[in-house]
Amino acid sequence: MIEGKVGKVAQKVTIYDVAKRAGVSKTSVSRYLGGRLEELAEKTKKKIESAIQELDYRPSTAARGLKGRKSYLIGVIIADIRNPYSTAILRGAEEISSKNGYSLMICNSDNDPEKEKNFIHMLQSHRIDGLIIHTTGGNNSSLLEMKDDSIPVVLLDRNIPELDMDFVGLDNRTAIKDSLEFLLQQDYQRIAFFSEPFHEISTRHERYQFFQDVLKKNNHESSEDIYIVSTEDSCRFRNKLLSFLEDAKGQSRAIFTVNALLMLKIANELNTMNISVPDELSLLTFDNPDWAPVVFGGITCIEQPTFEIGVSAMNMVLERIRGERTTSESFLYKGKLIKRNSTPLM
Amino acid sequence: MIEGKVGKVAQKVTIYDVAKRAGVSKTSVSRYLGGRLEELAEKTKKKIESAIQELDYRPSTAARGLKGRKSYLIGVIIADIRNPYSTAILRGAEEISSKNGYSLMICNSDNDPEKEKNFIHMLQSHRIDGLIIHTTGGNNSSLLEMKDDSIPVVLLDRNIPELDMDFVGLDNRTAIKDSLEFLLQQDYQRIAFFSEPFHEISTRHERYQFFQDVLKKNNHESSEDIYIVSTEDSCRFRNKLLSFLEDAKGQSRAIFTVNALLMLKIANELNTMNISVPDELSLLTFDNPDWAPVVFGGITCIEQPTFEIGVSAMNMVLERIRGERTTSESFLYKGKLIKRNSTPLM
DNA sequence: TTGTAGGCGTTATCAC
DNA sequence: GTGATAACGCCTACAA
Repeated sequence: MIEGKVGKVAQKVTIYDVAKRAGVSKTSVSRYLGGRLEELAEKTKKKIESAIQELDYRPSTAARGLKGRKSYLIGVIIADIRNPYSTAILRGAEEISSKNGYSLMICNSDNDPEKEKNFIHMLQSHRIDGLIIHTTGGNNSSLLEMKDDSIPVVLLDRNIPELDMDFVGLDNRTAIKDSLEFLLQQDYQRIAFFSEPFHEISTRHERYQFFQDVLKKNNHESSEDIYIVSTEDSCRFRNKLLSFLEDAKGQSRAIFTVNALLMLKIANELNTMNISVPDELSLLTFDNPDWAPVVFGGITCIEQPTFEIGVSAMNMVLERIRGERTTSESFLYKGKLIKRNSTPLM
Repeated sequence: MIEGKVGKVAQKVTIYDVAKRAGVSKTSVSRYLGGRLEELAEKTKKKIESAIQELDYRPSTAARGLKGRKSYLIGVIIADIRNPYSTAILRGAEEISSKNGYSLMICNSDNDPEKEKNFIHMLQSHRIDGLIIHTTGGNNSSLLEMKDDSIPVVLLDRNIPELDMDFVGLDNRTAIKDSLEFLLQQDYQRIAFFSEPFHEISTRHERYQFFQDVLKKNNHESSEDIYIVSTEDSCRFRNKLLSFLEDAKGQSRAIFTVNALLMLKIANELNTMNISVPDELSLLTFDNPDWAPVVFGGITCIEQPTFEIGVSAMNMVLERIRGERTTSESFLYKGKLIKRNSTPLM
């Protein structure tokens, strides 16, 4: 701790304080901060350097951004922070953003369009330089507004084609095809599709559609085994699950879920119902959370390259910010089927 | 979309634009924004209101903060965003902050003091109004610096008494006592304590200490069954686990872990080793992640009121910001032992 | 190589 | 009730 910074409430240090202490003008300090060292005499540089050290000075990002009309902030709105998918994305995105001098404003919409809208507005007030959003699909106009303000928006996992925005997600068609065909090869008589209500969530619509397509193509009888369940109401949820199990009693059967959170809920129920996996029932889910290898001796998963998706999304935002690209782009990653105990080979 | 806002790059709307459109001065608009409606004529209010609507105006938080020396930003640094503990905390904290007009800057240190330090600096540059930190314990001087700048800091889960800062966490003493005594009642001959390396992480030190205390008090033989393992090196990790299992072969045995992530790693290994829980080994862990009821038919847990802890931490920050409190305060929540299949009653 | 002046979007102060 | 005007902390001309 240095003199002038002793005791309480040393009024926050500004560029002016640094200039004064170094015996130079604010401009010179600003040049130093901006890394324009060529324009500075060696001696001046040194003086500024030590003044900054001594005062523990940190330039105000907000003030800096005010003039330059940049916030160095990138918003990330995710649908459910409890989903391991989300946290993996965040880690990927953070890695890239911090390397490029940007900080994240992470928001969790809890899949609620209203919350999502509030976050968008909040982020606009903070003048974010870009946005990555795992959207509920219920705020298209707000997103378009950002686009009109020429703030780069990248849609994550859930696409909205009519918005014509950058998109990073999974190749659901191939993922469904590979995994479902794998199940079909095992000759399950009944394969149930479980999803939470679709709402405006494109991923769920897509996965359902592709699921049906593959079934039809293979003339499989399960096209009625579709269960759209809300996990909020655990009673109804249990009943729907039971209804499938009853209906397919005595047949070889499998459950396919659109995400891992849902699978975990189902696992929970199966556990209390004392249904043994895979003896009585097989399981396959999207995502590969860290508990997947353990539950029921391992649950078969469609793994997504989540970290890379986060990296990719952030890179797309940065490209746009730098003006390196002006037309929207879509990037689909391939999923990877990881076979485990919950779907034994026949 | 309204005239004057059509097309591309409608230069970002400012308070000046609103004033012009409403035919009043910036000052009046500012009064409106600040909610000082008494000072405004009904008619003026109306004009401003519609101008704001029509222009889709959102005041710049940064500019506002510049003048008011407030950022309306609260930093949250967590140690590992993949830990369900963290996400629960975040949800609690967010609920309170947004209700009070603050936004979060969430950072994930990955338990790396270096990253943590960078985040602290970054947050200082953004002039956060307060900080909640699940600290690695390796940045005391940076935290003190914030304190000197009179920025409220609340320590989460991991305390550092010499910093004399606000703290919210778990009553580890009672939690360990209750859970370990429960195990002792079941007459396990060997109870192993598994933790990741302590480093400067107070929680781990504490839990270890209390664990030993209870063992000693009960004259139990397990005081040597301490395993400090890094999950990075899965080979050594496996060996340490094996070493305990070998060592305690034929005896009734249990494993106690300091957090759920570690327990999951262990569960993974047990799975591949084909060790049956609870027949051959019992398990008990801190935290109660959503997979806990499912793995091995249910793992016994010490549940923490995570959401409430997040709420509490944020409330403490806000109190400080409002100047309602000036002396540091500690708040210890009680854990709750949830008994499941992994620790059957004898 | 350095410094002065003005402006970024907002609020606070002080007149009218 | 209302409106100039001067900050806030920084950066960018432009000048010296």
